Amino acid sequence: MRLSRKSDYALRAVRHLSTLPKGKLGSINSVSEAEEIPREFLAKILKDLTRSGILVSFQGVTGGYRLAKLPKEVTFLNVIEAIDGPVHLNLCTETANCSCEKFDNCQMKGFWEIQEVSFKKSLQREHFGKYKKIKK
Amino acid sequence: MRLSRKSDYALRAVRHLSTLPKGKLGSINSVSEAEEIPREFLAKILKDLTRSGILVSFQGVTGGYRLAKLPKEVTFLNVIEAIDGPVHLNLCTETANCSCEKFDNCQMKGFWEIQEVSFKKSLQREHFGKYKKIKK
DNA sequence: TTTTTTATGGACTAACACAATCTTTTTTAG
DNA sequence: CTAAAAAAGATTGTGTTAGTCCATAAAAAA
Repeated sequence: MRLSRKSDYALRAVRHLSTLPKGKLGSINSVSEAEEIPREFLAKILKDLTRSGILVSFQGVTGGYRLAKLPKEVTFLNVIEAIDGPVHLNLCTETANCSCEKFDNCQMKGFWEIQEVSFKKSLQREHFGKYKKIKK
Repeated sequence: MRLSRKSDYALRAVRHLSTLPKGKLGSINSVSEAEEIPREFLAKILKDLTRSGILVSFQGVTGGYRLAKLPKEVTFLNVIEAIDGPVHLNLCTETANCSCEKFDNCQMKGFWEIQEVSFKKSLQREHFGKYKKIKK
């Protein structure tokens, strides 16, 4: 029932990038040190975020990463689902052939569906526009 | 980010017991068959629920389990925390020494705390008084 | 052109949690 | 005494998590 460490790192990395001055890139090394995230693990995370279109990467000596959109256009849900896949609070909201389907009237599935929608809405409302930019 | 199967089984087992006629006990075998939960696994779950005071057990030939309280007094949160321990949506709401503490002003911790309180409230509101009793 | 600094890609692994299973013991009604 | 039930605990299989390692590619700088 807990967010993966990988997604938590991803959120922290994106927040970090969102506070950099416009146009400035963050490298794996700089983000890793600033946010205390294991370097190689972070490399994987940033690659995933790039593949899913949340970040843009630049190779070479002056390379690094920046957000692909405005900070306020990137949400927690975007980042979490890019890393861990679709958010589901229970197996029964995730698979067609769950135990709920076998019984005529599983009265618990509805509860989980409502919670899930509500939680995902909160994650979708939370974006990276609110973090203060680093000056210079 | 998903409820454990063990907790899901526990909720289903408690719901099953909550629908039995007053005074009637449910055995591991009967609940296991009715809810399609692996017998030995269920045995462990019902034992845990008994230890935490949600169920009452009776040994011997006519033994079995029943709720320790009225169905409406047992909540989803009670059952889930009895099985999986305290509900936390993120490591940083769970441990004192999380990454959030190291930085002056971790602006993400607050978000997770609010979500967690809200989710736990929903789990606490959901109880077993709403399921129809089996006649006879 | 060579070196240096960066990302990319993929294989690999250690540890842990999850989902059971197996076996033995205890209880108690008939 | 026997049968049917719970209690208790050891063990196991499997998958996920949380990384690590290493080789390759790109691109700017020297």
